[in-house]
Amino acid sequence: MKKISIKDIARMTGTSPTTVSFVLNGKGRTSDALTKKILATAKKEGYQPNQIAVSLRTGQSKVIGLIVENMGGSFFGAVSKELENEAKKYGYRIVYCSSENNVRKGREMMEMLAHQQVDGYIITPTAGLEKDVMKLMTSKKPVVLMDSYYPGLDIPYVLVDNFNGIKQGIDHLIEAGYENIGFVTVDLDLIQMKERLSGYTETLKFHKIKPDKKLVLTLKYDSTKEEMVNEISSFVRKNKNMDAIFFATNYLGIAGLQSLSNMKYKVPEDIAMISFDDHEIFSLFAPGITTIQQPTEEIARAAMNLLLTQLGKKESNLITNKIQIPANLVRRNSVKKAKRVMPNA
Amino acid sequence: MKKISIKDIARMTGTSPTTVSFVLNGKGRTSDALTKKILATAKKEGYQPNQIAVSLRTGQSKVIGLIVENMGGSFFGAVSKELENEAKKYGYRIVYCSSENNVRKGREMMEMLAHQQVDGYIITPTAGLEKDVMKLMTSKKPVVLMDSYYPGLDIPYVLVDNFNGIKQGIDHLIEAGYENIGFVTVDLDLIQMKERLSGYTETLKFHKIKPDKKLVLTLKYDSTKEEMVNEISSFVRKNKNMDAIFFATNYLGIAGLQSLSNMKYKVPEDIAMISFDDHEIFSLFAPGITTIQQPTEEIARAAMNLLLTQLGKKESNLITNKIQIPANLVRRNSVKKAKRVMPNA
DNA sequence: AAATGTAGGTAAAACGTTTTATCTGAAAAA
DNA sequence: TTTTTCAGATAAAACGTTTTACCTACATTT
Repeated sequence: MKKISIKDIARMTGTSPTTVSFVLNGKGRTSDALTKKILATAKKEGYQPNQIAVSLRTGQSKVIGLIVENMGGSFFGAVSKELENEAKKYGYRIVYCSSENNVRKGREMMEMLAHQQVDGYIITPTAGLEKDVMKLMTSKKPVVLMDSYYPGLDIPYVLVDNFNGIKQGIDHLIEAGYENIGFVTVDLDLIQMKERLSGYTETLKFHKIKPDKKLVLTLKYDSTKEEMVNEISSFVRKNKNMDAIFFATNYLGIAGLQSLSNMKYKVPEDIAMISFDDHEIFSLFAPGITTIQQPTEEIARAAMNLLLTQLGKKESNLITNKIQIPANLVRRNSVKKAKRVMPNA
Repeated sequence: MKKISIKDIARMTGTSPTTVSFVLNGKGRTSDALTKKILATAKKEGYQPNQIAVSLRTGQSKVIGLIVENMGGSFFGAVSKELENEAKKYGYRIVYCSSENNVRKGREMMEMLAHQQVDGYIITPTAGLEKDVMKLMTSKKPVVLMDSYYPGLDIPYVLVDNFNGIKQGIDHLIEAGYENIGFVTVDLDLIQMKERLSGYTETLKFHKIKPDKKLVLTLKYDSTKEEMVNEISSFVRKNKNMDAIFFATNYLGIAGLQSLSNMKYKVPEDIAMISFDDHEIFSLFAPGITTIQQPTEEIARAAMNLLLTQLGKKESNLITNKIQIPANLVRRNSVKKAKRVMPNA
């Protein structure tokens, strides 16, 4: 049983394909009688336009390509549903790919998407893909970067305000009386990691605390979990004066949690902690870890809006196409209430 | 700068589109000289076939639709990469959708995929979608169910061997000397949940233990986490004799973990536990929770093979298209070593 | 009565491929 | 020499739409 086409409808209603197409798309002029008749039979026969034929003719695939670092990751999980919903409102579908934080794979995915004639791209940038993305820009393909960006390149992006997110956390720690705050980060060459680090050092300076290099630990991205846990342990042991520790990503925070738990450190009694980027695990067990949460739905919505604007589907009320969205401080119990040591005590 | 088409290549090489197509697809007869020339210019110009035009002409979209319960879920995360890899080997792409365990949404997604002319479907079944899936079957569309199936309907599927997975866990507990084993499950109307429950009762019977209804707790699927945690707590408190507890899914296990931790129960000293379906959290903290792990990559690979076979892309060496894959018992430390109370002690 | 306008409708081209059927010219067979 | 064969190449149709340009018949204006 073949699928029913516009020609079939035309034959059944004794009209031409043109008229059917006009009626179905609300173009041209057609008498009320014919309009009704065509609409009725189309409905009765369950006519669905062949999207492929439409795409070929119109040059629009109505597909958006999303390239993300890792489809298993929590960022993707949080972001995908919102993207899908927004896209659907405007008749777009999404094709997902993962770059595995790997230049070759990322490039391959971009080619694949181009090949499949997607109308626009949402990409979480990997270092090394700058040129490929710029090629899209110069060929006028709509692109939005998400979760990171390429500094110096004029490409629309939307991400969390990393600097001020970290600042909120550090402020919170300092307010609570902590003074020797450690920072654990990772050696990924991504702008957001740099901004997080500078959020840390600048906020300390703002509070007249001199950043101490020994209190910063930079782990290798491709370390195993065990290696990370061990490195964090010896970092903590080496810095006896450290009374709080800030993790720059959630997987670092999780490794840290495990490390502290191995060493039988109590949080927050022995050491306070905050992690950037919330995760189910942080809310799960006593005492509950305070985090800087990314507003993922908002990020997704903003990214899709930016893209739809470029696609001409949506009026923009935005002046800029470079968006930073504030992060949320989620207070749990890994930071102790101020028990400030009074100077005259 | 328009994309280059087969006509362009024809013009450049002084041949016809037919010849170019033949050369590029290895069909027809073409002299070596022309072949080389065409291949060379195609490469030089970076020719990529317009997949949409190909699809329209051949009737093959080279796209596989995947409908999963929830794109944020861990099952999806684990399975997606493997599916993608396998699909790519045969030139297929994947479009992902989530049904949100919701009949209306699931149906909508299936329509959307049909509309987009996908060549085949991989679906994690939701109750209520039986008819829609059967409609696909009768219209000869390739379909594979994953992670569950519809009992009584002749639709290919691949999932973990739930019954024997549970059996392994119960055996393990009994071997270690536990006798009053509780079971926490959820009221989802899915065959795999029934099989897990019967795995529990049958294995107990096999060991001459009479299943006790009071030791089975069935939670509502749409409960909040808090409600689950509370229900589990009172369940544990009500059954003082219970020395081990088996959770039928990972989110139940996580709730249980939190519940036990709230009540200051020590695992495995106060109570032993096992959860079906592994999760990062279970490996993370002392003591480490023993789980029944689903071999997700294998499941994904098997499902894709089944589908590719139906698509005629792959020779099958399989007799059946209904596959159950053994689960793995991952021993951690939530089950204490046998300290069997000797009858004569 | 002739010219003009207009509502309602359609033929045909186009999108970029694949594939069938056919055409050409030269070599081989008669 | 004429016929057959066959390798090598291509014209044209088809996939299912959208859209341009045009046609018809009737009403209105001059």
